[in-house]
Formats: sequence, C-alpha cells, structure tokens
Amino acid sequence: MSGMYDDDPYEGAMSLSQRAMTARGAPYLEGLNTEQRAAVEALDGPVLMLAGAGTGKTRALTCRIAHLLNTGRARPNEILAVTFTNKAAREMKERVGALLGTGIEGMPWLGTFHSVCVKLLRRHAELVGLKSNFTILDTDDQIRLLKQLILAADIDEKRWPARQLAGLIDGWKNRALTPEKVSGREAADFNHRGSELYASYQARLKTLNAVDFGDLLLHVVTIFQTHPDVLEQYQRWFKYILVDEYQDTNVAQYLWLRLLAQGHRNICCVGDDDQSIYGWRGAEVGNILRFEKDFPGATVIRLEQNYRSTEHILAAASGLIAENSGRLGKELWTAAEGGDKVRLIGHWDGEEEARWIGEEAEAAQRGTRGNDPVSLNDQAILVRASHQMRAFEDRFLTIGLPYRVIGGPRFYERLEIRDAMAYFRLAVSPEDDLAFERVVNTPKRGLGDKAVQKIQIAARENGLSLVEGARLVLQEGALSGKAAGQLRLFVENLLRWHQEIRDASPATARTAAEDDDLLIEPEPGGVAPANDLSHVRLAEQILEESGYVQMWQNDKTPEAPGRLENLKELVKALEQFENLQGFLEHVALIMDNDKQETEEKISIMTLHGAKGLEFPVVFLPGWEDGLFPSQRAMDEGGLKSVEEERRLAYVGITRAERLCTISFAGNRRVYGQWQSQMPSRFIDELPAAHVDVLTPPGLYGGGGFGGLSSSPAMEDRAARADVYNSPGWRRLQQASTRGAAQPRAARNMIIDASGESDFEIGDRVFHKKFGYGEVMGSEGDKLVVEFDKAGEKHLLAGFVVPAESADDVPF
DNA sequence: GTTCATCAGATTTTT
DNA sequence: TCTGATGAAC
Repeated sequence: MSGMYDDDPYEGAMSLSQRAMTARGAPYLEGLNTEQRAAVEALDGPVLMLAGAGTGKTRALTCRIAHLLNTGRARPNEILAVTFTNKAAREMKERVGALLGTGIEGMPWLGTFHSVCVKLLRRHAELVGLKSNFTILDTDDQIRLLKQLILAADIDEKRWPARQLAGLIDGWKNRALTPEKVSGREAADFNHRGSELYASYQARLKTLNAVDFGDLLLHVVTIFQTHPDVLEQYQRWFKYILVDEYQDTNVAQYLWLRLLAQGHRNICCVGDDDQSIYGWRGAEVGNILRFEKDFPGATVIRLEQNYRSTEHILAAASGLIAENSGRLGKELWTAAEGGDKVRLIGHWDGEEEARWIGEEAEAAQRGTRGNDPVSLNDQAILVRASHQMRAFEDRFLTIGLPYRVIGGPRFYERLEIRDAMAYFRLAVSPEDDLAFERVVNTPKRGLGDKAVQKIQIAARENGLSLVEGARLVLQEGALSGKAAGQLRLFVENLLRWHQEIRDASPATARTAAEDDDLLIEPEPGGVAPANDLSHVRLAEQILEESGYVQMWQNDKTPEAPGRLENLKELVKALEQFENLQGFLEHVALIMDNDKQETEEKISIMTLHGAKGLEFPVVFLPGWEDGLFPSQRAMDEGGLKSVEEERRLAYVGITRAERLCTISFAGNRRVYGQWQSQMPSRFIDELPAAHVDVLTPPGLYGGGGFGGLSSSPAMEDRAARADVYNSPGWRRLQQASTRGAAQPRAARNMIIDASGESDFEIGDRVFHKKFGYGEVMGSEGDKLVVEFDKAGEKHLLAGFVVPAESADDVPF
C-alpha cells in the first residue's frame, strides 16, 4: 500500500513515537488494519480521516487519543476532542479509558461542541455582555420569546409564524452571522423585518442573561474574533484537536475549529461525506470537501474496509450513493463473503407493509428464515419521518410485538417535565422571566392574560424582573382579591425556595474570575453523586407546594398518571447531582435519556436517529417518491436536497449487518387522505445484481413485479428465481394467504412483465380507493388517471382494473 | 377566566 | 388524521 502513509512528511516523528510506544507498550495498536493504524499514527499536522460506514472510525479515533497520551505528546487536558452527541462523547471517554487501562479523569475538553462552548463561554461571558451564570434556552423558550417580539413589532403572527423566524435566526447563527452581518437581501426576509427582529431578540436575550443553542457557538466565535489574546491562549493550549462527524459541522463550528487549529495545526477531522444528512440544520458538506484546501499539506486517510455488513448490502449501498455528484470518493469493501441480497418488496398499502414487516420480524426472531434466530433487539425499522412510525405502532400493538420507539418526544421535552423544570429554574433564579411566565398560571391560579400583562407592564416600566413586577402589582393592589392572594402565595413560595437554595449552598457556583488556571479545571459541578440530598427534598417540596402535583392528581385524562410517573423520575434523576443548579446545567445540554431496557424489543426510529447505529436485521419501509425522497426535497431543494436524501438512503442501508429489506406501498394515507404512491426513484438506482425482488402473490397477480419492470432489479431474473425457491418466499406465500383477504381484483390483476400496461388513453378504469376514472396518459406501467371523484392521480397500472371488471371488487 | 368548537397546518432534530 | 391556536360561549 503506497500513498500518503508512505509519503507522510511526519514519518520521522512517527518512528520516534513508535520507539516511545514500544517502551511504554501500546497494545491498543494491535489488531488495527493498515489504514486505521496510519490514522492513529499520523499525529502531527492536519489529518482528514475519511471513514466510511462501519469501518472502525471510533476505534481509530479513540486509539489516536490513547496514542497521543501514551506517547506523551499531550496531557489529557491539552487535547480538544469534539463530537456532536453526548452519546458519542461518552463512548469516546469510556473507550479511551479502557484502552489505557486507567480512568481518564483529566479530559475536560472531550465533549460536544456545545458543552465545550458552554465551558468557554462561562469563562468569558462578560466579553459578550453576559454574566457567567447565563441560562441556556431551549427551542420552546426561544419560540415563546420570539412570539412576544413579533407581537410587539406589530406583525401578524399568523402570516409570519415564530417558528419561521426561529428557523431564520438559527440559520444565521449556524452561519456565524450576527445581526449586523446578515446580508441585505436576507435581512429583508420575514416581512422586511428579519434582521431587525434578530437584533431585538439578541438584545432581549442579553437582558435575560440567556443564550440559545446557536449562541453558544456564535458567542465563542465572536469572542475569538474580537479578542485575539483570548484566542491565542487557547490556540497555544490545545496541542491536538480531534473532530468527529466533520461532515456535519456548520459554518460557525468550522470557523471555531479553524481559529483554534491555527496554533499547532494538529487537527484531525473524521467524517464521511456520504453520511452528511444534516444539511437542513445548517451542516455544510463543503467543509469536509474543502478540508485539503483549508489545511494545506493535509494527510488524507481513507478507511474503506467495512466490518459491519455483507457484500451485497455494501454493494447495494455503494451503487446507490454512486449516483451522487461531488463526492470525495470512497468504495467500501468487506472481507466477508456471501450473505443475503438486499430484499425489495412492494405492498398494496401502508397497513399491509406494516403487517408484513411484523410477520417478518417475528419470523426472524423464531429463526424461520433458515437463519439463526435474531433477537428483536437486533432488528430495526428505519423510517424517513416520524409520522410513519404510527402504522407500525398500531400494528405491533395489535399483534403484541414488543417495540421501542427511539427519538420520540424526549423526556425533557415533555410538558410536565418542562413545567417542573421551570419551577426549579425559578427557585434557583427567581428573575428567570421565561420560567415565570410559563408557570405563573400553571396550575391555574386565576391569573390570565390580563393579569400577566399587568405584571409585565409593571416590570418593564421599572426595569425589573417579572417576580419583582408581580410584587409591585400586589403592592398597588391592582388585582382582584382572589387573584392577588394566589399571586402573593406564588411569589412568596418562590422566594422562600430560593432562600432555601441559597442557605444550602452559599457559593457553589464558581465564577470565571475565581480561577486563573482554568485550563486545568476539573469536571464542572455535574455528575457526582451527592451525599447531601437536601436539594431532592426541596424539589419535591416545590412540586407539592406549588400545587403542581395536585394539578395532575386531579386530572382525569388518561395521560395524567404517566405524567406523575415522569415527575417522580425527574426527582429521582436529581439524586445524581449535587444541587439544582448542576442539574439544570446538565439538562440544558443533555437532552438524551436512553435508559437501557431489559425486555427484548424491535426498534423503530428515523433514519436520522439511526446514524451511527447498526443492526443485524434492518427494515426500510416507505421508499416512495414524495415520502422518501420527501416531497420537500424534490420540490424545493433541487438536486442538492435529493442528494442528501440519497445519502440518507445510504445511511439506512449501511445500518444493516446481515439482512436489509426495502419496501414501498402503492397506497398510503397521508394526513387522513388516501394517496397513490410511486416507488422511490432510489429503488431504480439500486444495483440489480445485489437485490432480491420479493412480491407477495395475490397482490400484483403473483407473476411479475408490478411497478418496477423498468428498474434494473427487474432485469435480474435469476435473482427472482432464487426468491421463489427460497424458504423465505414460501413463508411469504403462507403469510399472505392467511393474512387479511386480498381484494379479488387485485389478485387477478395481471401485470405485463415487459412493463407495458394494457391501458390506453381514454380507457375507463377502477381503483379500490379512488373509484372510477379515465386514463389520461401512460408511460410504461405508470398511468395518469383522472378520477371522477378523487381527481388526477399518478399511479402504477397494477393498482387499477378495467372499469368493466370492477364488479369483481368487493366493497 | 375557563371551556368547547372550528380551522389551518403538517419533515428530518445531534445540542 | 391529529395537534395547536384562536374565538365565542359560559
């Protein structure tokens, strides 16, 4: 293997390190393949590690850190290692610790972009006009704040929703644009008030001493750009920088990294341009494509040996992704031979698809397919959009198949948790106006819009926080007796809780100024088991005294008990922390809560949620144009968006270790309306030689594969023959005969395998859901039909019958 | 001020 | 189909 490794300008340094290694022992290097080893040992200068799916990227990355430490290149606190998720950060910490056989306590700078930025920003907050104890707002707070501003700006909130403004501002922050830097054309967005509202939003945040997620990055970048001395300090300090999932970085993160890397220039970015699926969140694939230009003399190492999937799965994924343009180029290969081809199957509708997948999952679990039994834990259904999950949940509930939805509404985003958190926030800092607003009238205290408005006016006129405004209103006696009494109680409670917190921990919050040698600080007052549990008691007390618990106890809706349960869980989670402050900090940044479950369950999640995971058996349903690729990607984003969708498809396929099944349905209920669906364009892009086309008999007539005769997969007749003889096929046959009766008409439909439909323009046809209609056009086996009632539809010829045979269709 | 009916809108979501 | 936001009725 020649190439960059041999030509590496740092070879001398490496042999030195090799010597050092032998001296100290580097067992972690054993078992790495050539490229992985190269990636681990190329310590100096810029390095781009292009790591395909399942190529042992995390392993290389963690070994690299271990190697840096073991060779004495850097102390643990001189390494900056950033990831996107807490999960990735946690895993990396654990694995580095395991490699070195010692606890790695001292890696304070290994974390998510956001957590590292919080740390930096707490230290230098005053440089952007904040106090170091600023609060971090989540999206919900953000929206509520923006709503107020939109209202204040006298803009019709219906035509200009706060969500849209939030999206706009997020986009600007992702691109590191402060309000002044927003270009003229864009500034005029949002009813010509875009940048103006952005500016007032930022001003409001400052008075609230708060930041949103985007600010964490943006403020730090601003500090670096405007205070060279501060920047230089960190440039010097971080001898080595490592970045995970580099393809997902946005402009702000890119600038942040580039600024920091200018010191030692030892930056190692790991990523895979083919797995860039967060463009809509501001990620710039361009960052990774441009790496060599940004960092001249960069070493580029490709990890292409895949240890996860069988050759057919890899080949199918590779064939698909090859349709994308502007790739860095990478071809996955595996030493493992054989295995099942990717399976492809079409269904009549979404319910049928869910039914079939349920049966397949159970079959795999029993080992009926002639394979070893596969635990449900090792099976996953990956969907494009979360609303697709519903069909599966419904079906699995009825057949009693245990499932787990990953990435649904998260624990900390639930209503009751957010309310409880608002109470905690108020107890910690009563001047938290957003929290105040959220819960003044929750539970109902008879304080409606009008009362709250009075408080707000009083507060604003006197430059006070809302609690103080409330006290003022009470003094003035501007509220009716009942409301006043309730408000007084609320405010008194609040201040009392606050006092208790202050009594309990006089000065736990450390400030930036206290500590000069900040670069070697320990973990922030976070996840340490507390010996004194007074804060837990206080939390319980708060929820009781506020009447919040009572509120849910009185609630008779079916979800009330669950909410109370969640509150208990929240209080329990507090035990892991020293105090409420530490807990709030944790929650602001760490919204994940993957608690391990013991019961065997099949996972249902979005394709986005599946990135980085792997499963022996994977189902990819809903491959239909308009769903996947999504309508929006096809309409708005043009080629770029469709390519991102294709990468998503690539991510999906490459999650599978042994068996990957792609499916689509001809009809699907979308927002309650039945729609006919066309198979995804991605299906036609799969290389035929690696795909098995399954078709349940009785659906398209049993002989051919309805809509796909033009696809390469269809030409692979040998593959199809295989299917018919496989045990899987026979099982399938049984499944569909014993399943709900197929409409007779559907069973009788004969689709010409050549792909030509028998229909001509002007023919009258009948469709099970749309009724009668007239053929307006046809192309191959695809028809355009003008239905009498349902209007014009594009659909596969297989889904309609000539009108005269409609009598056969049972209603 | 709270409750019920109507109506629009509806991806993906690491932090 | 389902959620939420709004407005009229209590």
